[in-house]
Amino acid sequence: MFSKATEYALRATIYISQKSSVEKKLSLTEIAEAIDSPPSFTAKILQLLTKDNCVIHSVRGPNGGFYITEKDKHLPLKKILEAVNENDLFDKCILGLKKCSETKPCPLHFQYKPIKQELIHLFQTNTIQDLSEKADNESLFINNAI
Amino acid sequence: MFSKATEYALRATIYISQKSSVEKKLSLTEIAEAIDSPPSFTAKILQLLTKDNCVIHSVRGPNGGFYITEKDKHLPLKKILEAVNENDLFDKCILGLKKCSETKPCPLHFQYKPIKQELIHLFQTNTIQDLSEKADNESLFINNAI
DNA sequence: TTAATTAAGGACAAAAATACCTTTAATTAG
DNA sequence: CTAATTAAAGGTATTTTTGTCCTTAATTAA
Ligand code: FES
Ligand code: FES
Repeated sequence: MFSKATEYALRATIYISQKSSVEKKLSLTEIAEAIDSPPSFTAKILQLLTKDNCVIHSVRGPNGGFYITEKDKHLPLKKILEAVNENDLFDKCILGLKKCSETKPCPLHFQYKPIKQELIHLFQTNTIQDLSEKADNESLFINNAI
Repeated sequence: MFSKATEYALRATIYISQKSSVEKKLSLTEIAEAIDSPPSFTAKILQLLTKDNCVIHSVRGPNGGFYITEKDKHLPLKKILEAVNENDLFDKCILGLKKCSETKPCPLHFQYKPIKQELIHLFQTNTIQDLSEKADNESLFINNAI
């Protein structure tokens, strides 16, 4: 479904939302450990998420790290997909035609359309906070721990 | 969503189902042109689909080519995904955890689950024939023609 | 100011996916 | 049988994705 980059971006943002604040920033090392991802690659992805402060923030130096503001916790998950350039999933044809369109539909178009709509809905209505709260309250996981 | 290989496999099989019969086999060249795919790469994918005659059949030599039997047209699309080893989409965690499970669910698991079920349903209930008939009767496309 | 810490940024490496090409085997027509 | 045709099979090349490493910049504390 998603690329590794996107999966790490989603898991990392959820973790940052759970554990960080302006006063308590999280280091790359802590984040990568918490979400079971390769640290160096994760660094690149976090850079995308901090670009233009679009989703998360970062500070260098001692006690620096990554954090998210209360305001940004209300961003929809879709924002994360945009940040890592995987937003186009929702425009794509399931059979790989260059354009998914109503006027030149593929044989699966009309059956896939409602499913695609639900996927879009899922990523547009759920905020970062929704997921991190859920993960806090219920017994949910963002790593492969035993 | 799917890899290029899977997209080509689906489009190729639909085309073969539309145009071929035991008497009228289709050459690699014709198929690749019809579905807008790179011929050499398509050859590899068709090999996977002919392996053990799992979805389509092939004959070498003059007037040889690829075809599908009436019986095999009743196979579900899922069979094509299995042939190209992309069947695991339906077991995967949307956040990339190693196991998608009810006992160790990710924060999106319970919302993604019904969508995943609909996807599975789509590929299990639709047969190859269903799609090729639809493409015949309605105005549906399996290439990028203008 | 200096040393320590932490992310940013760029170059590089490995792996996987995609695509191509050449040779071989099967089949058919003449 | 021979030549032509077509897929099978294998190797190779290219591109994209994934992952690493090293240097630089920013920040902090002493
Ligand atoms: S044209 Fe294929 S999904 Fe819309
Ligand atoms: S555990 Fe993530 S989708 Fe099931």
